[in-house]
Amino acid sequence: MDSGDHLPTAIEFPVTLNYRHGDTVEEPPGKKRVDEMDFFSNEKKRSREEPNLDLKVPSPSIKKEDLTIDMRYPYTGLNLLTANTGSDRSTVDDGLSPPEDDKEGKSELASMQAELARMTEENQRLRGMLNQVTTNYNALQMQLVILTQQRKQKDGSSQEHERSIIRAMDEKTDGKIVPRQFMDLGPAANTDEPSQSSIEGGGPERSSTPPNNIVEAGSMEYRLNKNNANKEIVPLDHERSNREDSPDPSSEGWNPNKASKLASPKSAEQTQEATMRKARVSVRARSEAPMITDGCQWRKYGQKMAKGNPCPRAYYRCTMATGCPVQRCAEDRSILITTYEGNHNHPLPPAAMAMASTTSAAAAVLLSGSMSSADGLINSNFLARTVLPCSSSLATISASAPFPTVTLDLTHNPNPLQFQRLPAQFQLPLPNGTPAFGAPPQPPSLPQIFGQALNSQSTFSGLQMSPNVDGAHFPHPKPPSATSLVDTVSAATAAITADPNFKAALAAAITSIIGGAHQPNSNNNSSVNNTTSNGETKPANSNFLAT
DNA sequence: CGAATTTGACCGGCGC
DNA sequence: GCGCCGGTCAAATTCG
Repeated sequence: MDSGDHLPTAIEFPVTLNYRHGDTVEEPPGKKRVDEMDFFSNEKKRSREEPNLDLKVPSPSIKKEDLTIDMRYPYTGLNLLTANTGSDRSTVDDGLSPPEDDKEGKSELASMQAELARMTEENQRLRGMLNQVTTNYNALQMQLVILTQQRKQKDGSSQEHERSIIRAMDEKTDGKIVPRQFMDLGPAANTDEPSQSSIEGGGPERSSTPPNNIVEAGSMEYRLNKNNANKEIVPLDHERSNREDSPDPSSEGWNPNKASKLASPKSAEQTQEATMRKARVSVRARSEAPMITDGCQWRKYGQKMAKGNPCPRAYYRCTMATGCPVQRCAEDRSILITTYEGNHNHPLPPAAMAMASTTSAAAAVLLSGSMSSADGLINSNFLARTVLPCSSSLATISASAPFPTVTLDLTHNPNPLQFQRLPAQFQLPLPNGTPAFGAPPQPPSLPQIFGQALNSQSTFSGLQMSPNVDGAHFPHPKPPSATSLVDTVSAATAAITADPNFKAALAAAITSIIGGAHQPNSNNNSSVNNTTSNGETKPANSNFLAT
C-alpha cells in the first residue's frame, strides 16, 4: 500500500440518503414490520449522530477564521481543532462571566492557553511521527522493489519473478520467513470423501440439513495464529474480544498455550480453511437482476434493514451446505454487493466453480498476509498490486470489517470486450461458454474468464475440471508438486493475453489454484473443493426497495 | 402439498 | 446495565 491510498485522508461525515421509505410499501393498517421499525429507529439515531456543522464559536474573542481544522490525523481524535485566540479573552465581555469573576476567568484562560500550547506541541509531535512512518514505509517499499529486480535479473523467467516477489514479501514481514498459504506446496491429504449429506443426499434441504452445516458456516470462527509457523488456529469463541488480531504476541489476544491446546493436529490444514472462512470476499457488480446465478443453490433465510443502507440486506444460505451474508449496495441500487464467506463443504457445479475461483483468488491475495492485521494488510495490499498488477481499481482490501475483506469491483468496465454487456440478469456462464438459463452468448464476465482459463489449462490441477465433467462428478483436486506448479504458472503465463485485465484475472486464478490446490478437508464435512464458499446477493424484496 | 419466501421475534456482541 | 444492531430462527404465508 502506499500512503496515499490507505491512510485515512478525510473526516467522513454521514451522508444523508434521499430515501423515501415506503414508496412501494403497502402494509395493512396497524401492522408495522420490525424491519420498518428498525429502519426508523436507525433514522432517529442517525439524526442524533449528524454532525452539527453550525460552528458555535465559544467566545467572540475567537474569530471563525482563526479556527484551524487539522485533518492530518483524522482518526486520532487528537488536536483536530486548534484555535488561535489572539487577544486576551478577558477583555471581551462574553456575557457569561460577571465582572467579579475576572480574576478567576483570567486564570482559567491562562490554563486553557497552556493546554492549547500543549496540544499544539503534541500535534507537531504526532505529525513528525507520521512523517517518519511514511518515510520508513517508502524506504521498505524501495528495498522491496530493488530486491525484486535483483532476483528478476538473476532469473529472468516469469515464474521465478513471481516467486521472488512472494519471497520478498515474506522477508518483509519482520524479517522472518512466514510460509504463505499459496506457497505451501506440501502434499495434501485431500482424500476425504465428500459430505454424505451433500452428495448422496442429492442436495439436502435446509430442513434436513444437519445442524453442523449451520455451525460450520456461521458459528465456528477461527483466528489465525500469526506467530506460529504451523499457523495454528484458535477458535474465536475463546477470545472473541481480541478479534482485532493484535500483532503483539505478548498481548492477551495471542496465547500460545491456549492456541496449542485448542489447535487440532491438523492445524496447518485447518488454518487454510480457517483463513478462508475468516476472509470475506465482496464482489460489486452492476446488476438490476434479483440475484447472481453462480451455479449454487441459495436459500434466503432472512432480511434486514442495515443501518445507513436504504436497501435491505438479505441473507442466503447455500442449500448444499454453506452460508454467507449478503447485501445490496447502498449507494446505487443497480450495484449488487455479494459477500462470500466460508468454504463450501461439498462439490461445486462448474458454474459455481468459476465464481468460487474468483473469490478464492481474492481471499488468497487477502490472506496471504493475514498473520496480523497490521503487516498482513500491508502485505495484502501490496500483493493485490503485485499479483493483480492491473487491478488497483479492481481489488481493494479493507480492514474495517470484523473480518478482513477484499472487494472485487466489477462495476467498472475497463475493457469493453470483457465487460461491455453485463446482462440484466447477472449470470455466470458455464465454463464451456454456454450461458446458464439459455441466455444469448455474452462477453465473458470475470468469473467466466476464470472458468475458461481453468478449463483451457489442463495442468491446473487445483480447480481443473476433468474433460468429461458433467456436473454430477466433481474430481478431487490434486495437489500439485513443486515442479508441476512451476509448469502450471508457466503455462498460465503463456496463456496470458495482451489484455491486462485478463492478466489480472488469470493471476488471481493462479493464486487461487496455488493457494487452494492443497486446501485440506479438515472439517467433519470433508470439503472436496478448494474453493471459498459463495454467497449471493438477491435484490431486496420489492416491498423494501428504496427509490 | 411440498418447497421457498416472508417477516416478526429472538439472541449475542458491543458501545455508551 | 441498557439499548442498538447484525445475524439467525422459525412460524406464517406464498408459490409452483
